[in-house]
Amino acid sequence: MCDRAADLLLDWYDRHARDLPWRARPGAPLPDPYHVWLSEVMLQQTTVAAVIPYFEKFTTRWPDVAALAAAPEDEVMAAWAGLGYYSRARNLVKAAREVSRAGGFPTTEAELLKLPGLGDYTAAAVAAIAFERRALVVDANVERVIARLFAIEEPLPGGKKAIRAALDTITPERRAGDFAQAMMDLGSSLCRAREAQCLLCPWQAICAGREAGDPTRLPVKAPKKAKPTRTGTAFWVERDEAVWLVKRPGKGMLGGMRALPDDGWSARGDGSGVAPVAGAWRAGGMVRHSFTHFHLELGLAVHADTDPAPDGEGEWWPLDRLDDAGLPTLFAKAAALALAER
DNA sequence: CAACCGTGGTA
DNA sequence: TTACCAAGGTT
Repeated sequence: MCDRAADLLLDWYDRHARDLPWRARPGAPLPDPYHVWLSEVMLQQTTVAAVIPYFEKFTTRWPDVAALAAAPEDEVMAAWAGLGYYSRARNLVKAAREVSRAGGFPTTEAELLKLPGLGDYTAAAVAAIAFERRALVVDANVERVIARLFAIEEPLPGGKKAIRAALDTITPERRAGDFAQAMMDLGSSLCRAREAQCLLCPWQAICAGREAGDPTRLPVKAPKKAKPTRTGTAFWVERDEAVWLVKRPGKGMLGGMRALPDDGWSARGDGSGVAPVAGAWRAGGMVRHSFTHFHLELGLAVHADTDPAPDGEGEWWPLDRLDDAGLPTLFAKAAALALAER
């Protein structure tokens, strides 16, 4: 099927490509590698709709990789707050500094793969989209589209090897970036997880999954484990129109992010309930929040007028600037609850 | 290699 | 309401 499949897809892409902020305009030269890299990292396990405002914020504030390399890590972390998977933000700064020091982005997949935060997918995507290198760009969209096009029955993640091999047979030498993005556009617009609009698909005549009937059955996936529910407590410690915020350890859950003090809850176990400072605490309600691998019921304990500051590192953060603290969503929810009941 | 790591939209 | 899902990477 070689070139036939690529031709059909690229013709479709010429008519239906999405207009996204990090894409070059049609007919324009290649997109800015900085924009391609930044968008691809933001898009890891994250929807286009969620990424767009962050991409605009980042490129306005840090217009090129040198500007991002010069930014304090704390400011980048705070700007990333709400987008999730915070190790991406830490690696983003590291990679920006390496690239800036080297005088620009590497242009091959193998060199890109050495940068922190770039795995198989992202290195291939940047090589293809920013530098027109032929690469096997395999994300969840591509896995789904290829599993259906070739009717690959082997369940994921075991079937990844077969998917790469099948993709290799239809990946052209030309238009590497367009081909990669066309695959992802097809997956996100027509060949979707729960629904496939086969009548609009450029591959309707050559798709083995459609031929076999019920293409949405593919790809087959291994069953997922149940999520445990954990409980914990966060502490709202307030004094003089300011709240006590801590910085979480660099690794682990919400690593490196500003946060309310808590009682040590984690994916592994419940919190101790022990407050960071003695005094008269009152219950301030509860926040339910789901992470990738567990649910959390986070009780909020409120201390309205603390005299000594709690033990350990932290800072009094003015309530009127709380939006700038860069709190992850869990703690932003807890803070909103505390402020609403004040 | 399987566990770990966020969040918001959707059915 | 719950579970699944999304342009995955690191350990």
